[in-house]
Amino acid sequence: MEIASKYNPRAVEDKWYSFWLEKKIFHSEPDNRRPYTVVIPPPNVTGVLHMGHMLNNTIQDVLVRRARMMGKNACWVPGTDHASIATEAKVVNMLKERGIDKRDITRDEFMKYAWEWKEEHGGIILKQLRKLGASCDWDRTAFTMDDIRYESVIRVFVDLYNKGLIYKGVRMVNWDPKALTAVSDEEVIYKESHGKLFYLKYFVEGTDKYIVVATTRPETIMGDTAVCVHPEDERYQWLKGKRVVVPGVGRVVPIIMDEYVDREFGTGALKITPAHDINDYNLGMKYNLPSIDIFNDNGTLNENGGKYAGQDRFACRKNIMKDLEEAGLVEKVEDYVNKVGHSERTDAVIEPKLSAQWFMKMSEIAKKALDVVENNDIQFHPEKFKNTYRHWLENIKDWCISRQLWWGQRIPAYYLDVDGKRETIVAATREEAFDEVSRRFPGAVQSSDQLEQDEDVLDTWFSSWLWPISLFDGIRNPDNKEIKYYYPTDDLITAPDIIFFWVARMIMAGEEYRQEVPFRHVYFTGIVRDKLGRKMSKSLGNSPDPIELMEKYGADGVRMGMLLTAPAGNDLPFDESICEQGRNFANKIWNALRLVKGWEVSSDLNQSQENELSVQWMEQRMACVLEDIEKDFEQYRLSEALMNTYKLIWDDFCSWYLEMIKPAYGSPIDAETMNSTLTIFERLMCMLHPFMPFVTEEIWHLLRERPEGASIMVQHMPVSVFFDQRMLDDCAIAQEIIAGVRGLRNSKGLSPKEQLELFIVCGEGKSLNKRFDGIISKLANVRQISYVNEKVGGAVSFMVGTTECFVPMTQNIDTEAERKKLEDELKYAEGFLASVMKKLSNEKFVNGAPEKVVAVERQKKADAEQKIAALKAQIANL
RNA sequence: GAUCUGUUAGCUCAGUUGGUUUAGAGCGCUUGCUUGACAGGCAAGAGGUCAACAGUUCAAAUCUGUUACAGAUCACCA
Repeated sequence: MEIASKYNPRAVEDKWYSFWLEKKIFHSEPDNRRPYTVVIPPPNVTGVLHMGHMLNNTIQDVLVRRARMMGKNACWVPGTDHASIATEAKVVNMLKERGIDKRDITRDEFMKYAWEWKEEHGGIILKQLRKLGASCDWDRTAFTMDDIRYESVIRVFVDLYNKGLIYKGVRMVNWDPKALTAVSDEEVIYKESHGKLFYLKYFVEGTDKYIVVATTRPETIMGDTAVCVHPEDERYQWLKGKRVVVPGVGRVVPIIMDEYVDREFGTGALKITPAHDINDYNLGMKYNLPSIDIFNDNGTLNENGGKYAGQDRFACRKNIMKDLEEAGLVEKVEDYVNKVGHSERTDAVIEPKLSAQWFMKMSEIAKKALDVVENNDIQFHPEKFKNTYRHWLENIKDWCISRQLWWGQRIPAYYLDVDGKRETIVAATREEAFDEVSRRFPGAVQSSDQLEQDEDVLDTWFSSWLWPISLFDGIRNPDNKEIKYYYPTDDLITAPDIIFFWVARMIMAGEEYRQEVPFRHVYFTGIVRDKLGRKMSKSLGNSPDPIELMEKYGADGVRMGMLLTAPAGNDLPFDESICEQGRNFANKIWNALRLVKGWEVSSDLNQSQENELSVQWMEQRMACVLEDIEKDFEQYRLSEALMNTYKLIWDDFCSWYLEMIKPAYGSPIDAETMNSTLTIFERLMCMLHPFMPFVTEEIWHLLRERPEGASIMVQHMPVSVFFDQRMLDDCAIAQEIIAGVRGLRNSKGLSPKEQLELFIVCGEGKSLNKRFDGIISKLANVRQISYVNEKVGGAVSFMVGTTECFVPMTQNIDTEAERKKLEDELKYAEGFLASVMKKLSNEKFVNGAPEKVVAVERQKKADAEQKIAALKAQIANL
């Protein structure tokens, strides 16, 4: 059989992915097997694949494929998120390019454009995931705004409203002046910003005395309705009961005194703008101050801004300072660094704004969500994220769930005026709302059309928090077969930055609607960074294109590269070169296949003892490593599991096993060894398959004839069995002897082809297991192994443990170099003995430590002494 | 500012309830190999007073405390 010397992933990967799709191997239906369920963290519907997705989805695929091979009914549900703010912004931009202003079109028209946009640009990312090999059940692909999910959200809203957990109220919220919507506390990112601290003079009414107030936002003085100082601040006692003039504005406002003020900061005097700062708002409520809103929704000043009306808030800041400066109302300006809230989505500076919004009460539901994590019903990997989680839940505030957007689930609240009073009806549909109106206010409206629906939509996270339930239609049909079978899901794989947005809220929804956790384990991935440790981002241009990477290194190569360096919760410093290791590994396996398939098989040949032993040893090694790998998976240590698999295949299988059984050039191999080798190879491919699905499927098919439609994907994952540690230990000694001989060749410049002789000193009463001798001869290219009682002259030596080995040299031996080497070894051994003796001569140790430990130390001492004696004798011999 | 988590070889990380040769892996590095599967390879090497200091213990990378540095989360300081 002719097989190319290099593995070519491209053709292979497309071929097998189509095959898997065609055979519907990813599809899952409830049956009597145990389910294993994962729901994808839905990416933005119009997003494109980036390295974070690659990492996240590779991990999910590894877990899902493994579960499937372990005999579970694996179901990985894909889908996308409508991402209201981001998508709406994209649609608005698209319209703008076409010369259409959102304000000029109706809501229905806008939605039509938005759906078109979604159909055209949506779901690219899901296509890209197929390149990666993601074994999602594509038949189940969902969208947070499709009918089932939309209706689920609406029902939940109505239900929570009826339970009194959702309310509408006027509150100070975080306003995004670019997206023109309120956002939740979690969507505000505080960034350090270098600004100025302005010291402004507020003259006491009718006098030439003034008080200096420090502010970072002079443009808000138009909204000032008081100045506040600390009641015990001696500097300002004279101001008690006085009134001051807001500089440049002329408004006269009272001095109030409250302990809220920090006397150390600035001048110890604070201007109060109740409409534009949460703290000022609170003080305003406390002292019954008027609240003057000076901003339009887009961050420009409104008519209350006087001459600055219409200006942008930052332009106004400059202009107003210029004017105040000219009027002599500025005492000084200092550089100042503070944290300014930015919108997570648009990066606009957030404006605190008083407005009517919908909120969800969090305190009770938060407690339940905390409990299930605290008592480990849900386990976090790594566990440290429990702290973050706890802290957030213990300090949680009500969730602002309304958004002033169109793209999203429209809030099912309907308004009508009854006897001059505004009434609110919350119902799943307009018809239901009408029914309720007819019941409560007979004759108030004649038809459902007359009801006015709330203009706002719900926060995107108000739909994704239901994801593990709504995917199986568990909100609308809570007793359906699917939700009962697949829920709760098993593992959630996500990035830690959405622990509050998503993870915590899904746990809440699970408690509220299933009385059960939504998943058992949460695996937090790290952040993919570039070599310099920077976060990958579009604007920095430091993010490689995943599709190009996969074309260059193969999906398997990229998968392996990412997994190897990414233990749970650790950031991944990504460098393209780590994919090379994955690509090289695929190639290595490929060449092992070439070797094995290149052998001529003879059915007449009996299996040699060496081959039989080699097969047995390899089987023991696999059993031993399998045990480690199973432990790794139990603890979600995926990179360790992969590394263990990698070493098993590369070192144990390729470097040792295949060399042990490799027939001499031109000679055939016996059928039994060949058969065992193929079986071992197959099992190794099964073990590797979850990590590298494509190359393993390809090789699995090339190893043996397979029935039509067969796939490695549904083979049984090998499981650990009892193994013979003694055999592994014996072989390890043989391997050391082989390495010793190879080392000698290396240092003496001897060709591997030159046959040598090996003498092993088998001292008094020492029994050495000789079963690996044949293998030693073969791999070390040793003509003959002799066991002797005495040292051998005219030979160089090395030690394996306490055993001395000699290799006679025909050419002259460099005595000085030999002596140096032995003396170094001796020095080390003596140093070692000294450290052992230090312990053993300590009476407290001998008496205090457990017997077992003391016995080990005694053994160490005996071994070291023996070694020292042997080395001394060798040196003397030279 | 508060809380949490780290600090082990050039890089990325293991190191299980303190005790199995004075610490391990992968990559990288060095030195040999135009070896009949593979140079995307083979073989052999070098490389660490486990951040610092103090303490507990017969015994500390491992437990305690202090310090330094890094990261994460949170916070109303105008």
